[in-house]
Amino acid sequence: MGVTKRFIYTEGINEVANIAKVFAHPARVAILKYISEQEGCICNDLVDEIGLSQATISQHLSVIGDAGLLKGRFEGKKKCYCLNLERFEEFQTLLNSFFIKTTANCC
Amino acid sequence: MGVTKRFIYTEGINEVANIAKVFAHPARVAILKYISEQEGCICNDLVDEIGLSQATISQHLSVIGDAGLLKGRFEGKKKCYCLNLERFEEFQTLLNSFFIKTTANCC
DNA sequence: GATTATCATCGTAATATTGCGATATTACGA
DNA sequence: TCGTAATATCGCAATATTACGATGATAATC
Repeated sequence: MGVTKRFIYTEGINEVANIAKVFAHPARVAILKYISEQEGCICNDLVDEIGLSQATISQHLSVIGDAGLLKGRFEGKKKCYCLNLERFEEFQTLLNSFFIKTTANCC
Repeated sequence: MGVTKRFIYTEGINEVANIAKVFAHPARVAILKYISEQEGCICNDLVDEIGLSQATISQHLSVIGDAGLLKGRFEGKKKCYCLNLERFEEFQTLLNSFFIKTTANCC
């Protein structure tokens, strides 16, 4: 075993889980935080900022990117990463619509 | 390797990651959704509702519980689980305070 | 063209997670 | 007290994730 049985859940549920997974690792949270705090574009200051290897940072960036949370483009040999705010807000909306309208019914 | 290096991040960043991890599996999202939609208390209808074994559901419940997102108490031999709304809202606040005040600066 | 800087990808070792059957544990009712 | 229902925990197999060094690819610089 060890495989998540995605097929037994609705699409909405899987989507929440998938986006949450992006934030489920502190390196990715740190990357997003750092990127969003910067003026202008940021490249691999991330490797210095966070204490991980370039390969590892790049790997995390691709996870974040695959979820649609990044906009990036090359500026010469450097790459510029920015937060995709629309997608980020979409995630917040999704989470909110899943839970915030509910109230605890007991206990 | 393979160990997340939590010690290199701030407490706040680790906290975001830890709570996000709860939502990072569809079974846990489904459990929370189901619990919050129910009138009154819910026990292990979850095993029938979601298609996982009792052992697996119980395991996921303890992950959710460890994060503080559940209130539970026994009613005879059945256990009643409810969403801990305060803790849930705390998570939302945390996420929001991390990101929503930021704007994309480029791209 | 060679060198260097920047970033992505591959391969791999270490560790974590998922899922389940088997086995406790606890509370109830007969 | 015995049997049963509900839940938790243990132990394991399968898979996923994390981290990094090595290697590639690309673009600026010499």
